[in-house]
Amino acid sequence: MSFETVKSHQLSKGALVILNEAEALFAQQGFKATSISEIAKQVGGSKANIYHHFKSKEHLYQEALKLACEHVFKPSDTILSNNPKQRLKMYISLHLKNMIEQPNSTNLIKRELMDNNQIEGKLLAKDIFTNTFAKVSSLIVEAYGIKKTNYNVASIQAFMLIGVNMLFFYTQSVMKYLPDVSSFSSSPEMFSDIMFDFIINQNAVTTNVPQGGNLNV
Amino acid sequence: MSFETVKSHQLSKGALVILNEAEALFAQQGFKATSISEIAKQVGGSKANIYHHFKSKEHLYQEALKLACEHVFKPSDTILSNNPKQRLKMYISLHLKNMIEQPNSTNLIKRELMDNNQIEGKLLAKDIFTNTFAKVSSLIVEAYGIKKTNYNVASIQAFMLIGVNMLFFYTQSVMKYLPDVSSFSSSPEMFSDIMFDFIINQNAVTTNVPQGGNLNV
DNA sequence: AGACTAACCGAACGTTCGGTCAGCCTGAAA
DNA sequence: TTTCAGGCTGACCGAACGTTCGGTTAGTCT
Repeated sequence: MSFETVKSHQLSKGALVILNEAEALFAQQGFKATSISEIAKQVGGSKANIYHHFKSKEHLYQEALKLACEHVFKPSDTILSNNPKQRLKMYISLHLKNMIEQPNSTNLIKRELMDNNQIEGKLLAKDIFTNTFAKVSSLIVEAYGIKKTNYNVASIQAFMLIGVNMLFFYTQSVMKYLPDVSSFSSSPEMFSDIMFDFIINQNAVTTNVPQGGNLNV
Repeated sequence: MSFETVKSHQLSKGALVILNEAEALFAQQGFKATSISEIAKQVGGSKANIYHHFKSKEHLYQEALKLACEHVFKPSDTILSNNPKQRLKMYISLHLKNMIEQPNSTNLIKRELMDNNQIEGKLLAKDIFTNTFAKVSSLIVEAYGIKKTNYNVASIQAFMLIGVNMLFFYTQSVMKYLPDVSSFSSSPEMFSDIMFDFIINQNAVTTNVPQGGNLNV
């Protein structure tokens, strides 16, 4: 099952309000640290009403996670350009843009990806990560050739492209204290562009990357 | 105040045991999600005794954070080589090595850096991050020249070097599912070396990838 | 031997947790 | 006009939370 198959069966208006507030609070504080009372207060309703719409705290959390996945990953799948190189660049840009515009959703997924404890929506998050990785990898190969010897390079580049986007998002709050890099913290497009050239275009010049065998341990 | 000034005033043996278990649990679960009872059980002692050694949960957390900082960052400051390029490479390698060998400490600092909520030991974590960044930046400039036009590049490179190390650590658990990159998850030295060449030597025609023991301290 | 103390414990404190329950309100179907 | 399902609520529960208290050791100084 991929994240595209995730469907939230129709929800009432009240339930959606609860879900959105829950997503935000879970994202900011984590599962255990967020209480139902807190969510209820944020919504402006009662605890009991939350249990009217969702059968448990864990169920509410799972639904919030699904919502987050839709928020972050749906937009990236609507790319128009026919030029493969442009398509790759747009995908990466859009990926970062989505993260920034949906910070709560992104943070919630981050917790699933990086935390050790959490509940097992973890599989969903892993699924998302590997899907995104596969997509970027294939876009790179499509755009810059499919030479067998270069495939590993494409994978490394894919990892770095996605990783750098994540890194930007996750260190945004601290980046502004770093000289020469601080200016990026407020202009993700520029950051994305520079990193893209850094990672993708270097390959045109050098040929130094590991060939095949070294990588398989 | 920099992280080097952090001193844990002498602690009794019992207090140290508590502190280590607390560090592990706070790192794995976060502040709010970790209970004093849980720590006490892990230690094999009583809740009350924890309060004998530490005046509050928050105080215990602060002390655990200090300990984590010492674990992760002290070793990196003992680098011998006189060759600037080697010194840079060793610093980065050691940085990753420390993270991996002290996962609890690293995770605790990660939470301070990336989470939005937490208590205000946050300043300490920011301090650490900017310090490390400054050190790497200056090492790059020292090793690869101080051309004015190149300074921004050095900063970007520093950000990426540190960032990629963090990325490796934080995505280790999920990396093993990614084709062509999966082999890295069990060999951080190789990952570190390849990324280093990728980021630093990008404009040179470098020759090769790691042979073996580059990590020697 | 007696005074003092750090280390430790069980029990209890007030509060908040996730979750339940009986019932009120409202609007549309009958 | 009555019926009735669904959105919603306050009151409530046992359990777990952080913290405090009174009291017991074991050891050290005088």
